[in-house]
Amino acid sequence: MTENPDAGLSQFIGYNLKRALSVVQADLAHVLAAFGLRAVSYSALLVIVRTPGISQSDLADALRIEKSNLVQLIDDLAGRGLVTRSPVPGDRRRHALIPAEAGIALAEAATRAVQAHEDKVFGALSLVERATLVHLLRRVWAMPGRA
Amino acid sequence: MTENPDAGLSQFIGYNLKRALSVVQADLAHVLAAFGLRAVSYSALLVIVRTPGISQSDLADALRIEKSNLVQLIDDLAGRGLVTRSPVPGDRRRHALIPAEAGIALAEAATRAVQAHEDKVFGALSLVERATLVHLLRRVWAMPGRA
DNA sequence: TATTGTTATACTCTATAACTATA
DNA sequence: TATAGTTATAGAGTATAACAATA
Repeated sequence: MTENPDAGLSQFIGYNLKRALSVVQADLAHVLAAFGLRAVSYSALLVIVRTPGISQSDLADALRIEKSNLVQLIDDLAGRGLVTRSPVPGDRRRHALIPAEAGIALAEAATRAVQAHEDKVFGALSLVERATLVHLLRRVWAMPGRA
Repeated sequence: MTENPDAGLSQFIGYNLKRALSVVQADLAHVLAAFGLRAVSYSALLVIVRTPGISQSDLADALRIEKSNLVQLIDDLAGRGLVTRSPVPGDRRRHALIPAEAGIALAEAATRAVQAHEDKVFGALSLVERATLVHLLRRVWAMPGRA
């Protein structure tokens, strides 16, 4: 009997991808919870901080989520004073998402924690190996023939 | 304005992991649907074929899912004549999961399709690069300090 | 007609608790 | 007391459809 009886599942690249992501996501969730954030709300906050004035629709596209699922998320960030919905001159349908000072500060602190998290979970890999990993992964998701 | 406005999210290894897995899972789901299988039921069937007589508890451990969530899955495989639950002499609590001929045949056909799927979705990478990717990923999930 | 934000809803996946029969 | 299989249920996370206001 082997120590890890996966019956050959680990021969598949996708299996290894899934197991690695599972480890990473579990640790990331733990790290971000200390900031009152989930992975998706951290991503949303970071995009808003780095793209001030973005609309909810454009943010949903950037995050590859449905715009309907952004509403409560933004409600939460706005309710905590991290971002504001402000009117867009010339288009009264849109709300420009503006980061508040507290949102910028939280995004910066959380980003430092996320970087420490990545240093930890990818600590078995050298910096060169991490760059190689990113390069290989990006070529998979950015492969020609995909939107 | 850049073409992919991710606001720097792609600097994170985890982001690239998630996007790559998302692409892989979407294609895998489509491929396996032709066999009436989901990713988890394919994995279960493959483990049963390669580990005849395994119990549901041990299978759940191997797949890293809850045993309660295996019941309906095995009901489905058994109902389709792919596997059978057979009594274990000496322990009447356990059911040995035995692959039927049809299950072995389906697992073999599905495995060929999954290999073709991996050749397709990882087609941007050479064989050496795919081996490198697997090696890097395995070191992440098998990193010392994790169960 | 199309789009933005919103609400409500449904669906999938997963986790937990409790039960039975056995050990 | 503990374990295997089972049932029921609850909670995430995500997807879809429809609506009002606006373009």
